[in-house]
Amino acid sequence: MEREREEQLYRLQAELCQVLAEPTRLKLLSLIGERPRPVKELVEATGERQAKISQHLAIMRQRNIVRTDRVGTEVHYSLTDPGILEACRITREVLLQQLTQQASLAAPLIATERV
Amino acid sequence: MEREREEQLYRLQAELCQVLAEPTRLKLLSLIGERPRPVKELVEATGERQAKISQHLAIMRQRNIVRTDRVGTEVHYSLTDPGILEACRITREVLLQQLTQQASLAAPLIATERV
DNA sequence: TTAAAATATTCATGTATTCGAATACATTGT
DNA sequence: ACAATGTATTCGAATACATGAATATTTTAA
Repeated sequence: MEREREEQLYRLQAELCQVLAEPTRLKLLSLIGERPRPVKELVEATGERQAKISQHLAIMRQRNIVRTDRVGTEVHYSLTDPGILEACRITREVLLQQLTQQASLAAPLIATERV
Repeated sequence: MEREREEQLYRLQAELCQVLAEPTRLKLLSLIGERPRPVKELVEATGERQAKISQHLAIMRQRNIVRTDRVGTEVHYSLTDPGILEACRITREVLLQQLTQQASLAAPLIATERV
C-alpha cells in the first residue's frame, strides 16, 4: 500500500511535468508569471493562433496550474501557485548548464578544427 | 533572430521537462541520485521489466541526463548534473502544495457530508 | 571457445499529444 | 435583439510516446 501511494505520487508528478513539456506552455507560464494577462495579450505576445493558445490554457486550467477570472469580455489568467515558476526556472538552469557544458566540450574541437 | 533563439531555448527546455514527464524515469532519477547504480539494481528497486528500464535509461542517456560506466558486466548509471534533482524536488513540492490545497478545499465538504 | 550474466536494441502496437480548421459560446454596447 | 469582440470547444490528421516480446550485444569466467 505504501508502494502504491508512492507510485501514485510519481504519476502525478509526471503529469505535472508533462504540462511543462511544451514550449508554448512554458512561454505562457512565463508571461502569466509576470502578471495576470488576458488571452488576447497572450496570443499577441506569442504570435500563435488563438485556438492554440486557448487549448494550452485549457490544459493548464485542468491541471490547476492557472486560474481565470473574467473582466468584461476578457478572461484574465493568473498562476494558481507561483511556485511553478521556480520549477520553470530550475529546468531552465539545468538546461543552460547542459548547454555550456556541451559548448566547452565542443570548443577545443572547433578551435583546432580537426577530427 | 532573437525571437528564434528564445523559441529554441523553450523547445529545449520542454524536451528536458519531457524527460521528467514519466513516472518510471522520475523513480530512476531518484534512485540514481542517491548513488550510482547498476541497471540490475534499478530493475530490482522499481520492479519493472529490464527492457523497460533499459529503454528509459537510453532516453536519459540521449538527453545527457545520465552517464554510464562499465564495471565488469555491469553498467553503472550516475547523474550527469545533480541539478536535475533540484528540478525533481521542486516539481514534487509544487505537486504536494497542490494536493494539500485541494485537500483543504475538500475537507469541509467531507466534514458536513452534504452536497 | 563457450556459457552465463547483465544490458541494449528492434519491432509492432496501442495510446496520447499537438495542431489547424471550423464553429460555438459569452459579454458588452447599441 | 443584434453585432462585435474575446474566448472556448470539437474534430480529424499527423506525429510522438510507452510498452511488451523477442533478440542481440558485451563482458567475464571457466
